[in-house]
Amino acid sequence: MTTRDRILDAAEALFAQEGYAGVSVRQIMSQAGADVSLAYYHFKSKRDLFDQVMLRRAEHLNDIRLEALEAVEKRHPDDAPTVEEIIGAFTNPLLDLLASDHEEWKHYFRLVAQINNSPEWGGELMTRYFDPLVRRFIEALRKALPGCSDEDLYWSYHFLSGALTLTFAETGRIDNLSGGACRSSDMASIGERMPTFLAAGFRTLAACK
Amino acid sequence: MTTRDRILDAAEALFAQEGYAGVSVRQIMSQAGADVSLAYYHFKSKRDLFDQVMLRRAEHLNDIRLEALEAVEKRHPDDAPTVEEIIGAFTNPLLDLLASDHEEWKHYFRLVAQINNSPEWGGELMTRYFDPLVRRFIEALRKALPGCSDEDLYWSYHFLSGALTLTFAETGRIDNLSGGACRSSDMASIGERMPTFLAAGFRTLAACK
DNA sequence: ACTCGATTTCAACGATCGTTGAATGTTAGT
DNA sequence: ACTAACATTCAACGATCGTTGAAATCGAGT
Repeated sequence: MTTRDRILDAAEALFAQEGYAGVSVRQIMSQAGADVSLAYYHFKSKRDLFDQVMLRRAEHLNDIRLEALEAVEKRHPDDAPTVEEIIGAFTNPLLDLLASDHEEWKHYFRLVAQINNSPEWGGELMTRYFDPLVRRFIEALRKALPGCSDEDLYWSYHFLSGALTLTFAETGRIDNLSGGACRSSDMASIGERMPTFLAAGFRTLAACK
Repeated sequence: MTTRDRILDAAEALFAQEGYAGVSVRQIMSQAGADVSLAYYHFKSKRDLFDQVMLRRAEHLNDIRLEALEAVEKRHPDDAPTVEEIIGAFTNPLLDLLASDHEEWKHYFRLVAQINNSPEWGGELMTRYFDPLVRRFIEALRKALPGCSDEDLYWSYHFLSGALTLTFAETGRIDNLSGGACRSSDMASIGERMPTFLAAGFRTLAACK
């Protein structure tokens, strides 16, 4: 693995754990096993390093989510897919990435959760990295929910986004709250419940005139 | 207003914007208009200052949410309140606090959103400050959803928590995504949609055996 | 063997970090 | 007027921050 990738991995893991400002370039380079100044040979600045961390996986994630959506649509040549199927195409790729226990993607999802909820970066960064794909999904949902208003669609997606990012952040909160009955890392439980829960919200809001 | 409160206000606003590590004690004291060392006269450390910021409003928030829940239950002396009513008792107090345009509560909700999604603090701090009240709400929801399993209840609340904190973080993301059709600060739109959306999720998951 | 560009090491810069101790000012009770 | 507790100011500590320039090392092509 190239040095640049080792730096990106270390930065990803540390940013995910402590946030952008909570991590120093020296910590990152120490974990990457390289000299401090190499960070500035491979990247323009700490902020540029952060941007590259975000960008690296965003493209792949957008690709496989789009594939999943197109596969679902191909199974419905005449009618529209169900809301559950569309939401499943949005969430299942995340479950698949975590099921093949790649620790790296876990770090990335934790990072995205913090970005999404940050007033400083949430608005701009999520828009930059994910909005083209999100708009594609919203168009698919619009077809599955004829007559649903724009406002209801966007707000429903917003609720979905909050539930999704918190769930994949795996903060351990549900473990504490439930006294161990539920586990943050239990992807099977999430996959069974999240699309069902969210699709019901979409449908009920769309039907509510 | 006492100096201690001015420090807490400044810390709250800055922590909410840039996160704990992104703000220095000097910045806080500069915004509070007081000397740096006064932070260490009124608080033990930066971390203690942060804890006091969190604690200050948590108690009041828990109080008014409990009041709202008890008021709803009092209106149903025989049967159980509906899921929508219970969730409304959880979310409406936030809307009320923001409607009386107290900028301070906006900062606080932004801060809570970041904490909730932080793997470092989300698990422990949310548990410490909010779980007694949350458990009270979950018991109310259990009565309104007879036969619902513990797992479904906890996961449903977890999805609610993610949607709620992101929505009240007002990051401006939905403004960008919707091209201005929806506004983060539009509390009326949120109040109309959030309890409906989330209650539908709870019900559908509970009915799904 | 020599060269040239890509990569890595080493040492350091000024700035800012969280925190502290000692001195000073303020206020209320005697 | 004296005191004692509270509140604030000033100056500074060692540590760490993001960043940089120059020198050393490496590897492929001639």
